[in-house]
Amino acid sequence: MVPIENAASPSGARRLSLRVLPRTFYDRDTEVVARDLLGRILECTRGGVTVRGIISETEAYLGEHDPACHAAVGRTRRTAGLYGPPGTAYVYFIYGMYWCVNAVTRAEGLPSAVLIRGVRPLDGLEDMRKRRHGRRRGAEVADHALADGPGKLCVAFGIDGPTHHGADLVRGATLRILRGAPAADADVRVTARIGISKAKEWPLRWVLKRQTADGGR
DNA sequence: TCAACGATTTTCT
DNA sequence: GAAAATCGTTGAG
Repeated sequence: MVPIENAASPSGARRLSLRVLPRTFYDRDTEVVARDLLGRILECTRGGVTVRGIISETEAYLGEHDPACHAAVGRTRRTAGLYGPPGTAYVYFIYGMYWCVNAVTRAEGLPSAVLIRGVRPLDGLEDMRKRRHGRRRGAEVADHALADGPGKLCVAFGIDGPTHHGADLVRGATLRILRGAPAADADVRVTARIGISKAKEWPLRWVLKRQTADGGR
């Protein structure tokens, strides 16, 4: 596919590939996939509208031995998706009002995934604003904050369980992850995961450092 | 059947 | 910084 200019970094002549990431990308250790997902492009097409964003924050959930992973309770109706093939979407409902989207990793039968916690809006900003605005009473949402949280990004991208749970990120038509431009090590920060009560200290969160005019740190 | 809680976000004090 | 909004999943009774 033809590369496009990165609209989110006008200064850099960085090119982003729109080729879809292959299944083998996801069939690796979850930490590796979580790190490698930074800089890639999340794309969602719904109702003839396509929105895209650069993945800027991820977390790894390792499997049944990870106390913070949903699969810690074993295989249930809810967690069955985590045991699915690599490169599928695991979408769950949280706090009675938000959806969160994960990319399932490792071989089928191994319940692990990467939570996509944030993206930098790239295409379809107007549609993201529309979707997000419908949920708020107050002021306008700044562009950089349109999808900088797991719940927010699902609202902005129109992602929900009934539509996207189990979706194929590789061969599907609605939710995909494109190659983009992988992040350099100097642009990546590793921290503990957010908002969990178990295994709090495990360093399994990867964040893209804030972008400045000179593309710097 | 029931109560507690959660991989969150927003608003109010 | 605290609390509300809001409901499916889980585990105990």
